[in-house]
Amino acid sequence: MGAVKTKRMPRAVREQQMLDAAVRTFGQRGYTAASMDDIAELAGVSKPLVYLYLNSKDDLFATCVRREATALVAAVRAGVRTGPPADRQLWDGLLAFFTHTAEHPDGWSVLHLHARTHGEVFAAEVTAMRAEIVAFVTHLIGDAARAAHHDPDLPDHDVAGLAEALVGAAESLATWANATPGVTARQAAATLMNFAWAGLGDLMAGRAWSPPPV
Amino acid sequence: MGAVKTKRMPRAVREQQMLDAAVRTFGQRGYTAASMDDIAELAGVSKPLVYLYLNSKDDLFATCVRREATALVAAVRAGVRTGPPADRQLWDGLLAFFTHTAEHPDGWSVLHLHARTHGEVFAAEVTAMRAEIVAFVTHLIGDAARAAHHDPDLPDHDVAGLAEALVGAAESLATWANATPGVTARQAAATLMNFAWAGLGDLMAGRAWSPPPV
Amino acid sequence: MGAVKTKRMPRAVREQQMLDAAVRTFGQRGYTAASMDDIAELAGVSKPLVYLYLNSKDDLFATCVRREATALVAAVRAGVRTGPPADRQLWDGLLAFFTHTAEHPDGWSVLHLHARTHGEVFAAEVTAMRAEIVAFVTHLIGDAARAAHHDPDLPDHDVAGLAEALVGAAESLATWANATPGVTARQAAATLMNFAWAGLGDLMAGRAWSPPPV
Amino acid sequence: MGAVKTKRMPRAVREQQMLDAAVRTFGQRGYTAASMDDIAELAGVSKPLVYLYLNSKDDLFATCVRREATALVAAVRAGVRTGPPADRQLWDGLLAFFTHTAEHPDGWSVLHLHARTHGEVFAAEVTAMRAEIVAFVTHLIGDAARAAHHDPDLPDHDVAGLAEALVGAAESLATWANATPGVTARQAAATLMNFAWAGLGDLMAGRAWSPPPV
DNA sequence: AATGAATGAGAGTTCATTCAT
DNA sequence: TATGAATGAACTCTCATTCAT
Repeated sequence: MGAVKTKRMPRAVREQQMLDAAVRTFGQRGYTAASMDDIAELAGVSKPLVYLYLNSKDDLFATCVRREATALVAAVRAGVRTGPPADRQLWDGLLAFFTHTAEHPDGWSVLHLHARTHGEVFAAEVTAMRAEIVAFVTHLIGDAARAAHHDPDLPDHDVAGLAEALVGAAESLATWANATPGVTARQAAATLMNFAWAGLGDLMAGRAWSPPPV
Repeated sequence: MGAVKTKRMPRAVREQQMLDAAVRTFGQRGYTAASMDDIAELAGVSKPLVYLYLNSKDDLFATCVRREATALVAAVRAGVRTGPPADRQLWDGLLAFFTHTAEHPDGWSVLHLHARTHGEVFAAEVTAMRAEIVAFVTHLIGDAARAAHHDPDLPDHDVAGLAEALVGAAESLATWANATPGVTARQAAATLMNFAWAGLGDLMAGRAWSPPPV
Repeated sequence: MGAVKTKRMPRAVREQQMLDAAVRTFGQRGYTAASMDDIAELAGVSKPLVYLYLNSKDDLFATCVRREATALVAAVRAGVRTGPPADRQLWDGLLAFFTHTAEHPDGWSVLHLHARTHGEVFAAEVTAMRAEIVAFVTHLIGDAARAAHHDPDLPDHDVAGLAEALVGAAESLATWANATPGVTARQAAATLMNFAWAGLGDLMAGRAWSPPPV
Repeated sequence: MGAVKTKRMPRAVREQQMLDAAVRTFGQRGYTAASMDDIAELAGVSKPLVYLYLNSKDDLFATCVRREATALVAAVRAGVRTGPPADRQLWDGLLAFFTHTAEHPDGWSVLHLHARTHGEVFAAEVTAMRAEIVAFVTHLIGDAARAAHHDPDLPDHDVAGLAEALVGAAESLATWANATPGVTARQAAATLMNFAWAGLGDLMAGRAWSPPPV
């Protein structure tokens, strides 16, 4: 399973191999259960080399978290275009989000499951990333309210809570979708969009939100 | 920091002291970072006694998880009365949930953060508890739909997703509320209720859901 | 399996129960693998009581060894009558020996297997018992030689070796007989008597030693 | 006491050093009383290295037992040449046996004393080695009987007992010889040969067996 | 006479980390 | 650039032993 043992590779390449191995191992076993031996072996490299390049287990983990967080935020950013109405933007963002987490389950696991349970430092890293996304969503909600020509009496504090709820729901759904065979990113996004945009009340009344055509 | 060293207590009492200390330690540090020494010291007891009563670190953790899960489910159950309309039932459930998680932040941390990241066995334990809550919510949505005289065309699969999203949002909000000073259980419940029941669409249109008077 | 829990017994009786339990446990598990918990439970008594009566694990073991050694030597002594010719005396002694070891396998195990592997002190205890038996055998060989009107040119040192060999063979055969189903004490004694008295040379030549009628 | 701390040795060498230290420690203290710390220190190495190379205390002990058993059997095998008459073969085997046990007292102690008292697995290992020797002796007795043109009426069962007695006597004598200063391997072998081949009866009658000239 | 409650001390084992080459 | 050899420190767990009643 480990990478093919090719000797004398340029540093950048080796480093990526190690990070890949680390994300996979951390994602599947968690921070403490993942041993440096495991990671080095999966990377097809000796342990001292891992230390030479990545310094320490903590640093290695931090680098993984940073890499995965950056990639996730970038993916969401790339999925959204300003211009279309708010619900469309939200839909695009969610679709990008679920698509990325589905394609990088170990990275998602590292971010959502393990980074938060292992020490302030890593939790902070994740919180920072999360904040970016929450800000984006908050911004979206604000735009939507303005666009509705409705001067919202929603205090900022409430909006923060709403964004938090939305993001939280998305996170849970991502984990659930990854663990439930047969659930696609589109389905996850549609479910959440219905839930969040139309709301249970509307759904009960037969009014659902419809995803745009592919 | 440790409990006052009171000697010679009956077994049942000591056992609860140990469990309290364990939940606190596990909740704040996670399974692996929490050492049996830490727990014993916080319980004001020697390590061998912990082993004598609770068997092993795994067993101790399992007992904690079980205890907290049972307590949480019981709290939610106790908060809800059948009879009132679905939105009221949902509100009551959420309020009970957020109240309990706010009062037992370490227990919530154990359940939501640590039990899910440490081994299939514990994850299963939590999944079982979660399943009870999800079932309750699913049931609620079904009732609401029927009460609305609306034969819902929502397939079961979608309902599962909705319940998952709702519970996921609640879980995230609970963690967020615990970490954000000044957010009360009522506020968290109201935010989620608005988000989930009315939906962002309605909120944008100025139609919010109102919590019942205290 | 443990003794019936009868409360408030006279000390002497309780002590024997404990020693029985200890011999059984030590015999089957060895000194270190036998825990004081095991012994106390098998004796149907609380651990502090064992300490109250027998002092410590070492003392308990020593007492077991002493008791079993005394019993074994007594059994052999009781089996032999002076007067009959040497081969008959030897036969009687061996028969008594194998009979006793067969009836007290755990005691034999304690003496032969475990006491010798656990510290000088216990080994010494066993060596003392052994010395008695070896002396008896040495004496027997001397008598026999004199009775044969043959002034033996066997130096004392050789006689010691012969007695050692005989006793060693007997010990091995006892363990072997206990472990081999279907081998009786009489058979073991006959085998050894043939081997030791007639010798392989005579046996090859068709000259065997015959046990006396029952 | 410990070996001189020579750093950075190839694995194979270090491994032998560890095994030497282990045999010595196990032989003198027994399985449980020998701690991994003791062994590591005697080997001039840190404990983790012992684990890295030999896996666990059980594995280490098993390796010791296997090594010593193999060496002992090999020594006996190498001492015997087929061709000469049975008594000569037996003499050669015994001499080789006593020579080896005298030169490796700790190894002998591990095999005879400790391996048999510590768990089925190790006992089995020793039993297997013993079986080889017993088979060799049984074979020898059979050959001798045939060579004597004497169709022996010794049933197989009796032969097994005889071989057992002979081997048992040899084992006891080996331990005795190691513990008794001044007893050489030759003397031990001669004593046993006299005892076993001529028999006490013949010895009493002044007929002894004579060892071949050196 | 007897025991439930409690512990000091030490064992085996693992792991992140570093030399020396 | 890369690694085989090696370890300090910590952790889980067990056990003989005692105290207070």
